[in-house]
Parts: sequence; structure tokens; C-alpha cells
Amino acid sequence: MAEAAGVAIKTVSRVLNNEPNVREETRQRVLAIVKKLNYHPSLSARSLAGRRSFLIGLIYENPSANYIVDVQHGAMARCREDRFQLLMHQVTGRGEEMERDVLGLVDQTHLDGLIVTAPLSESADLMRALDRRALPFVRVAPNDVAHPTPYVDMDDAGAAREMTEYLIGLGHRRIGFIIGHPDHFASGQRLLGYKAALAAHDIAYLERYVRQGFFVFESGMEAAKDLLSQNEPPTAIFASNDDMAAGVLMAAHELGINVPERLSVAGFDDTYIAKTVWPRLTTVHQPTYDLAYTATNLLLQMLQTGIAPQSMRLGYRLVCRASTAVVPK
Amino acid sequence: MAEAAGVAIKTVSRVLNNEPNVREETRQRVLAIVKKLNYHPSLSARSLAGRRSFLIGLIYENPSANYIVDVQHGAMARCREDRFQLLMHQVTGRGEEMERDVLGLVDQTHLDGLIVTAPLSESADLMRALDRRALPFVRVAPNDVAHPTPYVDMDDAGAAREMTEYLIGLGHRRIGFIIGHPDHFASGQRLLGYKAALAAHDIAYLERYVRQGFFVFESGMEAAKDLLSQNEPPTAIFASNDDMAAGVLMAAHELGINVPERLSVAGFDDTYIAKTVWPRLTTVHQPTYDLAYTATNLLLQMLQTGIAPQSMRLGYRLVCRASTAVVPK
DNA sequence: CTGAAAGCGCTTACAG
DNA sequence: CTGAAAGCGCTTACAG
Repeated sequence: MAEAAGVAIKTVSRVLNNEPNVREETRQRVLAIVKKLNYHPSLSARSLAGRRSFLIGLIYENPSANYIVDVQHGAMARCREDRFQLLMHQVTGRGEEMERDVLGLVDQTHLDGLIVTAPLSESADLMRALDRRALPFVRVAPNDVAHPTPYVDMDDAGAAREMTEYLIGLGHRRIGFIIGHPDHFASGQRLLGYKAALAAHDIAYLERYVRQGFFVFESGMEAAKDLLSQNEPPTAIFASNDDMAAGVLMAAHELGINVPERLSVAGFDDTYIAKTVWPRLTTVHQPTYDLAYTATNLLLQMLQTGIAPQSMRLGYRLVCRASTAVVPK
Repeated sequence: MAEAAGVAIKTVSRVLNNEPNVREETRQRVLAIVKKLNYHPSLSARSLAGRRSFLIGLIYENPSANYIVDVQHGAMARCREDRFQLLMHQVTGRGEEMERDVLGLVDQTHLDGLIVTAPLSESADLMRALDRRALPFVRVAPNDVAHPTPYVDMDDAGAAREMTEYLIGLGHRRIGFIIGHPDHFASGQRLLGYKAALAAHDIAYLERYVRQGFFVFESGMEAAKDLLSQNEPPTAIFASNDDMAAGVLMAAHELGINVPERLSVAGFDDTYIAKTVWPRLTTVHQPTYDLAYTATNLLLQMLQTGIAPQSMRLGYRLVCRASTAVVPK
């Protein structure tokens, strides 16, 4: 390759890495030969010599398929721009086993950086271990903001509060709430938003209208059946994600309760499922793709500059579809 | 590392690669130090010296999220067993642009092998280009079986025929069919199965009961509205995948047609969506995870032995849920 | 059964 | 602005 262009291998390296100090004419000549020969520098050789792998990892635990696919594509899109490759990694185990799994990945592949999704980002032990290895990482929301490393998130509490107020605005007073997985920081934030909205409208917070869910369909269905089986059941149910809200719809169908005529249902995330169930779900649009794209962007910036960029908060919006209506008389 | 164990670096290499000719005692000593020092050999150094990357690529075009996540996890699970890493890659463009995208990935990362999902596996040009690079690859079903490289698939035609016969068994005679994306070989196979079942039961194949879809929700919904708006509408609709079947349910809901009382609906794939819509979908269970796991297994075998293993066909099964019933009087 | 030498294809650090 | 030398951490091919 270098011989074909009549330059030293070092010059080719300079051109391909966009380094300065190459005459424009030389650059063009090299570029032409590169194209002609369809030359691609070897990733492994670059990695070994340059002590960087051009590999970014994205670790996740057990999220809903529609959510993780959005995350994946957002991160991939940003990686592609800088010719980085993205390594998706589903962690196994919990606690120490999870840590060993992640660190094994890091050590073996010599990742340049890591994107950590919730709730993995809430393991203080893992964060500490990553710090110890001096591995740059960015957390993708929603998660705990206490750690000093950069993150991208949205205002979960604010969004949940807005959704709850939207339901209150429709005249609902008995509003059920299904909490997300207890391991997720966001679950607590969304619950907080729900409570804040009630308080702001002088509606008492009643435990009997609140159930613990686990971010999965079945848990939403179970919780809804439980909520709806009591005297004075809620006239609206707000589930902490779309999968659980879809479960609420399923429960309503099975119980013969019409949505939204007799029961309003709201979700959170605005994943694919929200548009495919009937009636279509009113939900909070979480900019999942953008969150991942932005997180990757911050990570890449950090790798280039060596300094940690500012964390970012992205916007959300309510999406009102067919699963909510004014409270029945 | 080698010094700590008091052996040559080559011996460590032998132990870690499970090569023969190491005394058991030596092996144990090295293993102990490896564990103690938490030593992980550098992937890039191994790749450079050994001319292999321990990286497998999985390319896909634009499948439904639930499908690709199953594929991804199946392939990941098998990779993990042999300490290979999986690089997911969504191709951009079509035709020549798609080819350049894939070959760029291959050349840059020096993948050891590739898993090709449909409909990419149907591009003769791409297959030829991969062959020219002597890159081992396996195709994950469903796809065209003409090419000599190994693949894993299921009997799409047989499954579609069985499902159609199930509907016929329920008394349906006017059975609508929504074809899958025209780029997918499997789409034609499923149509063939539908036709075969009709023929076997002396039911005329009528074009007015057949519509072209594209494997996405909206296309199923549009097709169903069209099918149901005619005189003597079908009493059952069989969609070539679950996403489209969910679209059929949505259309039925919007038209006020009760499922399954007045209309039976069947899907194909048995992805997550089949269990979350109401009523739950009767569908063909496609062993997506196993298909991907098995494809990866064949690829890894091929890498080790250098010879192409036998292709495999995996089983399917009908899953009868709540969206189908006997024909209305 | 074990090891010393050469080399994989780049980048780093330096010289000119 | 350009290049020659050294070296990244392993594996290959060979010798003993």
C-alpha cells in the first residue's frame, strides 16, 4: 500500500488518521491509492500499536426488547460516524457475578469505553471497578445522578407528574399506579412524580391504589387485576412503562372492562408496543434513540479530549392516544 | 505473567489455548497464576499474530425488534461459550451500497465469520463477494437454500400449510392471506403453504382474498381493512408474521369486528407481540433463538474444522391461542 | 514437554 | 512536511 503510493507507511498512517503535517498533494495521492486498492487498515494492528481498540461496549441487563433495540440503534448510528464498532453485551448474573462478567468483557476486548444502561449504572461496586481500570464510561438514562461520571437522562419525575396531572385533568381522582422494577432508580422517580401530582391537587395518596411491578407485561397484568378487584376501583391506571400498561389492557379485556370508557390507561416510554395494542396507549415519549446516540457522543468526546463532558438531560413529551378519556360518570 | 509462573510466554499461550504438550503440573501452575493475576490475553495481539479476530459479525436489515432481539441473544449465547465476541451490524442501503457496507465491516474488523439473516442472504452478489474473500458464513433462516454454504432454517411452507389447514378445520372457507415482504424468500414459501392447503381441501385460490404486506404492523392493518371492506369478506385472515397479524387485530377493532367471534386471525413467528395483543394470537412458533444459536454453532464448527457442516432444519409448532375460533354461522 | 526467535501491521516517539 | 526505528503482546514455525 505504502509502496504503491511511493510514501512511507507512516505517511499513510497520518492520512488515514487525519493527522496534520501532510502536504495536500500527498494526502490526495494516498487517498486515491487507498480507494483504488480498497485498503482497510487492520483493526487489530491499530489496536495493539495504539493501545486503543476502537471498540465500545454497551451493557444491558434485561430490558424490554423494543427498548433495547432503540438504544442499540442510537448507539450504533453514532459509532458508525467515527468508525467505531459497538459490542452489545447482555450481562449475566447479579452482584459479584455481574461484575466479573463485565470486567471480563472489558479486560478481554480492551474496550475504549463503555455505555452503561440502567439498572447496571446503579451498582456502586461496578462503577468503582470501572473507575479503577480507568475505563471511560457514560450512563444512559434513566439512572442515579450521584456518581461523577457523565450521563444522559430525562426528567422521569416531571414526566410522571405531567401524566398524572393529565389524568387528573380528565376528572380522575382514583388513579392507580404500578411501580417499575425496584432495582431501577427511575422507578422511584416516576412514583415521586405521581405523588407530587396528587399532592398538588389535594388528592390523598392511598397505598391501595399502588402496586409493585417489574417492568414486564405479566407484572402489569397481575397488578391491574388486583387493583381492579377492590371496591371503588381506580378509574385510571398509570403504569411505569408500556409493557406493564399493555398488561393492564389485557387485564381489562379479560375482566370485560372497556378502555377508555370505564378505565383510562397510561404507559411510559412510547415503545413500539404502545402503538400496536388496542386501544393505542397514551404514554410518555422517552427519546430512547436520542438518549443512546447522545450518550455515545459524550463517550466519544471523552475519548478524544480526555476530559469528561457535561451530562445532558433530554426532553420528553406526553403522547395522548386512545387509552385515556374523561372519567366515567 | 509468564515470569510469575516461571515459564516461557509460549507455555502460557499453550495453556490458554488448550494446546497439547503441556505437563499437567505446569498447566495447573499457569492456570493458578492466571487466576491470581486476573490475566486476560489481549484480543488485538492474538488477532494480529494469529490472523484471526475472535469476532463474529451478525448482519441484519430491518427486521421487527422482537425478532432480532431473539436472534441476537441466541447468537450471543453460543459466542460466549467459545469466548468469541458478537458484532451486530445493521446494514444500510440496498444493492451495491449494501454490499459496500458489509464488505467494509468485514475488511475493517477482520471478522472470522459472518451470520447472515434474511433477506440479505438472498443477495447473490453479496454471497459471491463473501466467497471471494474466503469468509466463512452461515445463513440464518428462513432463506433461499440454493447457495452451497450452510444454513439453518425451518419449513415455512409446511408451517403455513398446517396453519391454513387448522383454519379450514375450524370450518373457514373464505380465508384471507397477507403475504410477507417480497424481498424475503420465506414470504413465497408461506404463500405456497397457504395455497397447498386450499388445494388439498378443494377450496379455490382467490386473488381477492390475498394482499401484499411488508412484514410491518401498518401493512397488515391496511391489508386487513382492504380485505374486510369487500362483499363476502374473509372469515379468517392469516398474516405472514405476527406484526402484520397485530395490524389485522387493530383493523378489526377499528371496524368493530369481534375477534375471534366474527373473524379469526392467525400470525407467524410467535414473537413477544403475539402474547401482548388482545386477543392473544394464534401463531406458528418459530424457534428464532435456537435458529440463531444453531447457526452460530455451525459457524464456529466451520472455523475450527475448516469444513462446512451440514445445514440444519429446525422444527416449528402451532400455538393456538385466543384469536381463532370456529367459523361464524 | 518447553523455549528462543521472528513477525503479525500498525502507532509512538523521535530525527531531520 | 516526511521517514526510519522500535515496539505493542501475542502466535507461528522451528529447534531441542
